[in-house]
Amino acid sequence: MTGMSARTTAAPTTAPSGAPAGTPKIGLRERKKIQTRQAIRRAAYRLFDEQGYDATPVDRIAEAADVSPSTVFRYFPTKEDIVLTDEYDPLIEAAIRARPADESPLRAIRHAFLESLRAICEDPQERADLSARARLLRDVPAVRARSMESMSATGRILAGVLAERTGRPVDDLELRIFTGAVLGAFQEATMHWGEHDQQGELLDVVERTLDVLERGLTL
Amino acid sequence: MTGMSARTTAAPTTAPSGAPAGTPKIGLRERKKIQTRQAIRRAAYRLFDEQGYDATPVDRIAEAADVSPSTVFRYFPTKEDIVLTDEYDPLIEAAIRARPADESPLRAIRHAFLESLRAICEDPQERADLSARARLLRDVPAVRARSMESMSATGRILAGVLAERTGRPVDDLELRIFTGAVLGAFQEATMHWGEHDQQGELLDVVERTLDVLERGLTL
DNA sequence: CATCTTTTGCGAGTTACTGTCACTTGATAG
DNA sequence: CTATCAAGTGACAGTAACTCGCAAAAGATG
Repeated sequence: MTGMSARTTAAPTTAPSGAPAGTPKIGLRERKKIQTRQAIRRAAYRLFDEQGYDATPVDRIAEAADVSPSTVFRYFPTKEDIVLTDEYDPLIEAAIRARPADESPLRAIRHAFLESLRAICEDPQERADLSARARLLRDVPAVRARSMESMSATGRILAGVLAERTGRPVDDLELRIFTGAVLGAFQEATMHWGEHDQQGELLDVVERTLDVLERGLTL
Repeated sequence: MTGMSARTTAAPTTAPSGAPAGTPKIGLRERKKIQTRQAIRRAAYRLFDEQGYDATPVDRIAEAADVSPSTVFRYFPTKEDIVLTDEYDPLIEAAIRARPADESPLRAIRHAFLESLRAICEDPQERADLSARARLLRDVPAVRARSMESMSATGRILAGVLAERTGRPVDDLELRIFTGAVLGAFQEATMHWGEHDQQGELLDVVERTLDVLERGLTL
């Protein structure tokens, strides 16, 4: 959500030299970069889990990932970003675009979010990360704070897609109010989920969130 | 919104010894505290305006306010809090409580917010602060980030009041989705206002925000 | 192999905090 | 008015998250 890229979880540690046809020629350099990024993130998640976020200096993460501290900062501009980096935004954007044009914005968002989330949850690794992230989001104020930037980035993307859909200008006040409401609702909902030990499926939470929104915010 | 207190702008620099009846006996100590707090905040706002937020170390603020750096941190736990501290939450809470019980949550919120905002804007000093804050919120990511904590504090208060009103438990998922949506909408709306040089009355922005919410988030 | 570019590590510096302790200053009882 | 107590303040030392510049290492390319 912060506009970084990360991939993988795919290749089983080492790619054989004779790359199969599908790979569009990816150099060793980029592969190493991805590997390093992943190593840092893994090390961080593990250490955060073991000894807590605040008690884990970046230096120690670097050590565990076997890179220098400066390298960590080269990959992640802030410590919080190690936690928050994901690449869901383009997924969601694509999913909304794929919805029929005559669908209402809220319905399109509902289906798009559900589909994206389902896709993400298929990968058990990704699912575990999601869970860990929710825990950190619950426990660490700094992470929570920084997550706001992520959210507003998502908001801009959402506004962009909806602008096309509705013919409104991207910076329309009403449009931004709309996206703000939707994302604010999600934020609180996932927070609630995290605070209650993640009981129940996140998918259900998404559904209930959109129920409230579509029902017109009547309590 | 962060749960701190601040007051004044009132007394014309020096309170005469024979305090008039109205004052409920306030010691010199507390008066000084308020004064110091105000001095720090004033100095900070001025310096931020002159040379920018990031370019103004806390030490310089302390210097300008004629206190030690440690004192600054005693009054404001973080640099961002110098900007974000306000005492609007209790105002809003009281305003909502004052609304008739049969009014819908959204209508109650509308009137409460409008009344509170009107009250705040009466004081020109307060109005200027609001404006400066909006500018910093627009320009400084760190401030924006920290404002999320404020918002979730406001959210908890809002949830508390609405729980009473609707008979729902305070931690009800639907209730939290509701408050999330409302505050998210406001956040984006005021952001929009700030990004567009604060043109138009903030009151109108509040109205339009609630229009969108009450209309049921149809775009 | 030689060269160019990207990535990495190192070291020094800045700044936002945190904690401790001694000192000052407003409140208060006699 | 003075002695005493509590609260607020400042100086100091320490930690950790960054930032910057530079030189060495490693992948890409002809």
